[in-house]
Amino acid sequence: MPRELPKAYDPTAIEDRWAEYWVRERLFEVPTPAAPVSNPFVMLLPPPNVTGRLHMGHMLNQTEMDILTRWHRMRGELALWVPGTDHAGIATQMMVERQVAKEGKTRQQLGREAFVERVWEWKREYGGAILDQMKRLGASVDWSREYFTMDERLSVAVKEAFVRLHEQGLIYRGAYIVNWCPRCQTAISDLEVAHEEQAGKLYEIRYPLADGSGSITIATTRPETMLGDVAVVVNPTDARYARMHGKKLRLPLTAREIPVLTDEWANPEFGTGAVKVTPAHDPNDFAIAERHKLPSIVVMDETAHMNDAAGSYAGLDRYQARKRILADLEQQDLLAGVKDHVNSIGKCDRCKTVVEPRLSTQWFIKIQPLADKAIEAVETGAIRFTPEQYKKTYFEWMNNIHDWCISRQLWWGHRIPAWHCADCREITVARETPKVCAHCGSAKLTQETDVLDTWFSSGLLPFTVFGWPAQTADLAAFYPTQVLVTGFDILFFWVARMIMLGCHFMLDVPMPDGSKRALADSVPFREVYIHALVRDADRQKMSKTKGNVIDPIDIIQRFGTDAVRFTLASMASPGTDIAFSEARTEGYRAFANKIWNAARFIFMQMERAKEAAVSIELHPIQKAIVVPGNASREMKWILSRLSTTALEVNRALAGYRFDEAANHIYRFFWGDFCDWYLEGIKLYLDFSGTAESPQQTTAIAALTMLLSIFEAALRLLSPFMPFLTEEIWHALYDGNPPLNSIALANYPDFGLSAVDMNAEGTMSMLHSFVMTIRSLRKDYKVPEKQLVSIAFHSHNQLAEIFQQETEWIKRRAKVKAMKRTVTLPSGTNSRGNVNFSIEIHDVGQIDPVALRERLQKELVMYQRAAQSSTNQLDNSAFVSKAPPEVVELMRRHKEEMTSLIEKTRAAIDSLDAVGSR
RNA sequence: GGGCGGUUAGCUCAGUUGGUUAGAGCGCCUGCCUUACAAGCAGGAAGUCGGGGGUUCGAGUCCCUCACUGCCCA
Repeated sequence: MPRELPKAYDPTAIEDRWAEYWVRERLFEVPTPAAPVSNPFVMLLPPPNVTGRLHMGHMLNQTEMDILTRWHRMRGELALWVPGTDHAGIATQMMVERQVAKEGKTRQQLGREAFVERVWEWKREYGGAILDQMKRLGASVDWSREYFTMDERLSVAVKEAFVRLHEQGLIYRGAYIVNWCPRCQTAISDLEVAHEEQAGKLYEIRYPLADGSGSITIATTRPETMLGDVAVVVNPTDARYARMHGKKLRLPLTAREIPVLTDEWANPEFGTGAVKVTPAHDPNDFAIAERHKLPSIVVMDETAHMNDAAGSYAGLDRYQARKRILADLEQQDLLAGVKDHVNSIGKCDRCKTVVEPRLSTQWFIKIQPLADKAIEAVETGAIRFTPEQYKKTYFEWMNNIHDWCISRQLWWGHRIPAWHCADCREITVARETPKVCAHCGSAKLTQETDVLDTWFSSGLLPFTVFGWPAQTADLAAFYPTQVLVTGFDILFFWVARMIMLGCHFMLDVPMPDGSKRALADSVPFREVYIHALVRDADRQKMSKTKGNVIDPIDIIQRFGTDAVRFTLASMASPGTDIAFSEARTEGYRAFANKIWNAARFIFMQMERAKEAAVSIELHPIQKAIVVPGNASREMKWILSRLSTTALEVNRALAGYRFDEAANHIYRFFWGDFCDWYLEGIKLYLDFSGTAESPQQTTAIAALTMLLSIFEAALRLLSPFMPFLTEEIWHALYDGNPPLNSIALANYPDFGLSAVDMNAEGTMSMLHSFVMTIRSLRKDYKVPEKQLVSIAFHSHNQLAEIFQQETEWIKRRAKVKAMKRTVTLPSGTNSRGNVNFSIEIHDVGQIDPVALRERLQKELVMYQRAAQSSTNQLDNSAFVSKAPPEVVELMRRHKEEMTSLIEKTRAAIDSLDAVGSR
C-alpha cells in the first residue's frame, strides 16, 4: 500500500530528508573505472570561494549542472560531477585579517607562519558553509572527490606547473609597471582592475627651462606624480616645441633637471601637447622610458603614501599630496590652468580602492605561446561555446592578450617555489626546497615571499583534481571533462586560463593507450556553456549596496528547492539574463503541488483497487511502456504525448535549452496528464464489478497504464525536481522501490516509433469538441452544474469517433444527451469549425449584445484571414514559387476560414432572429 | 574609442532552416468549494513583434538605417 501523502504539498517536510539521504547513501560517488569508459560525462564545479555564501548565481549555475548530471546519469552514462572550493587568496586573507584585527593585532605582528595557521583554522571552522548549502540544493556531486585548491596534492601540482613553465622559459621575473592595490598591498592582474569613468581635472603646469629662456606647459590628471618625472616628451612633428628639443627643464618643487625629448606618444591634440614622463607610476610613461633608456623614480610606497623620494611631501597620501602640490605650484605661479576632464580610473575589483600603477618586481607568464594553442583549440572546434557568440569575445581577448602577472604580495596562497641567494643574488626555482643555490652553491637561501595568483591554481584544476602530474587512472578515465558550465564574468579569469594551461600541460601527457595526445584531447573540456546573470524582478543587478539581493536559502524555505530550481531552469534561455520573479516561483510551487495531488489521486485509486481485492502490477523503470492490444484511444494518446515530450526534453537538454525542456514537461504534466488524462480516466476506474468482469478488466488496464505513465513522467521530471519526484516515487513503491533512488532509474526515451500522430490528432479533435461545448455553455449562460443536450454534425469518420466517445464527452462537457444530425445545425445556439458543428439546447439567458459583439469581432478576424489567403492563392507567383505543401496548407486554411465565416454568420443571424422575437 | 547583445501581451520571457489566425507563465475579467488539487477547475479579454527602408510570392525571423537600452574590453 502506498504511503499516505499529506493533503497539501509541503517542500520543507521532505527536502531536508532527501538531501541528507543522497549524501549519506553516497549515491553519486563514482569510483575510478576498472576498464575504459566511452564518453563519460565529467564536469567540474566552478569552485566557489571558500569564504563565500551561496547566492542566486551559484544556484542557477548548480541547478543547470545538476540537471545535466542527473540527466546523463539517468541515461545510463557514467556521470561524475566533482565539487570543491577555491582558497581565494585576497578575499580569505582579508577576512582573517579582520578577525585578527578584532583582537587588536595585525598579521605582521602574528608573523607569516602563525597567520597562515590562523587562516587554516578559519577554513576548518567555516570553510564548508557554501558546500553545505550546496548539499541542500540536492546537487548530485561526488562528495568523496571534494577538493580544496590548497590541498597538499593540489599544491604539489601547482608547484610542478610553475617549475615546468619556468624551465620552459615561460615564466620570468622583472621590474615592470603593475596594477597595485594600496589597500590589499599586492599586485593584481589587468583583469582584476575595473575601469570607471569619473569626472576629474586636467591640470596644466609650467615647467621652466633650465636656461631661463621660457617654459613648457604640460597637462596631467595626476600632478602628485610629477615628483617622479624624468622627462617631458613632445611629438617630433609638433612645431610649437621644435626649438626646445634636447633642452633641460627645471622640475618644479624639486631640485632636479629633466630633458625635453621627442616621442610619437605625445599627442599634439591632447592637452598642451607636452607630456610629463613618470615611468614608475604610469604604464605608458614606463614604455616611453624604456624607449629612451630613462631612469625610474618611485615616489610612493606600498600604501600610496609619498616616500622619501618625494622630499618634503613624504608621508602624505597621494590625494593630500596632490592638494599640497597644486597649492605650492599655484603659489609659485606655475599652475597654468585647470580644466574639467572625464578620465577613466582603475579600481581594485575586490576592494574598490583606486589602483596605483607602480613599478615593482613581479613574476609573469609569457602568455603568447599558451594563447596560440588556446586559440587553435577553439578555432578547430575542439572546444565549443554555447551560446556561440562568446567565441568572438574569447578570440577578441585572446588576440590582444598581455603577459600575466602571477605573483601576489599575500601570505595566503601557493608560495612561489623560488629561492633567492644572498650571496650571488641569483634565483633557484625548484620542486623541493633546495639546500644550496643552484648558481653558486651558497646555502644562504630564502624563499620568495610572494604567492601565486589564485587563478593560476584554479586554471590547473581540470587535470590536477584527477592527479596530475602523476599519470593516474582517474586522469586517463576522466580527462578531458565534458563541459564547463559558468557565467561570462569569469570567461577570461578562469575559462580562458584553463584552456591555455590545459592545452599546454596535457599535450605532453600520453593518451591512455600510450599514443601521443592531440590538441583536441588536451583541452580541459569539450564544451563551455555560458549562462546568464540572475537579476532581481526589475532586471536590476543584485548588489548588497542596493539591498536587492535575493538569498536563495530564504527563497527555498518559502517555496521549496524544486520550485526555485524549476523557475531558474524555465527562465534559463541562452543569452538572456534572468529577471528572477517570485511570482514565477510561486507558479512552479503550484506546479509541484499539482503533481503532489495527482499522486494523491493515483494512490487513492490504488487503494480502491486493493479494497476491491484487485492487484495491480507495477512495472518499474521499464525501457518501454507496452500498450495492450485493446488499448483505449486515450491510452495511446497519453503514451504518445509522453513519448513526444520525452523526445523534446532530450533534444532540448542536448542543446542546453533548459527552458524548453522545463516548459515541455510542464505542459505535459499539467496540460495533458492532469487536465485531460486524469480527468478522463475517472470514467474507467470502476473496481466495483465482479472479478474478471469487463468493467473490472477495463479498470485494471486503465490503472496499470496510469501508473506506468505517471512513473515514467516522474522520471522525466526528476532532474528538474529531484526532491518531489524522489518522495512520490518512493511512496509509489510503498517505500520499497526497485532502486535506492529515482535518480538511478533510466530516463524516458521511447524513440520516434512510440509517437502516434494519429492518436494525438484524434484526441485533439475530441478536446476541441469538448471545449466548443464548454464555450457555448458559457456564451449561453448555462449554469456550471446544469446538464445540456447537444446535437452535432460532422463527416462520417469523425462522427463515429464522437459517438464512440459519447460517455467521455458527456462527462467532460456536462452533456446529458448527444445526438448526431445529418445536416448542419440550423444555426441557433451553434458553433463549430471545418470539422464539426455543435448546437446546444437547454440554454439559459444570454447577453445578446456582448455575444454579438464577440461574434462580430471573430467574423472580421476570419474574413481578414480568408482574404489574405485568397490574395496569396490568387497570386500566380505564390502558387508557382512556394513549395507545394505550403500552397496546399494555404488552400486548406482558406477552406477552414470560409467554413468558420459561414458558421459565425449563421450564429449572428440566429442571434438577431432571437433578438427580434 | 573597439566589440557583443537586447527592444514581441500589463509584467517576465519563448518563437528552430523565412510559410496557416505570433505562443507560455504570472497578472487581469467572468463563473464555479465538480471529494486529487481554491497553490484548484472552466471560460474569456489582451500584441499594427522599437521607428523607417529594402530583399522575397511571403519577414517577428534576412539586409540597411535610425532611436532607445544593457554588457564586455581599452
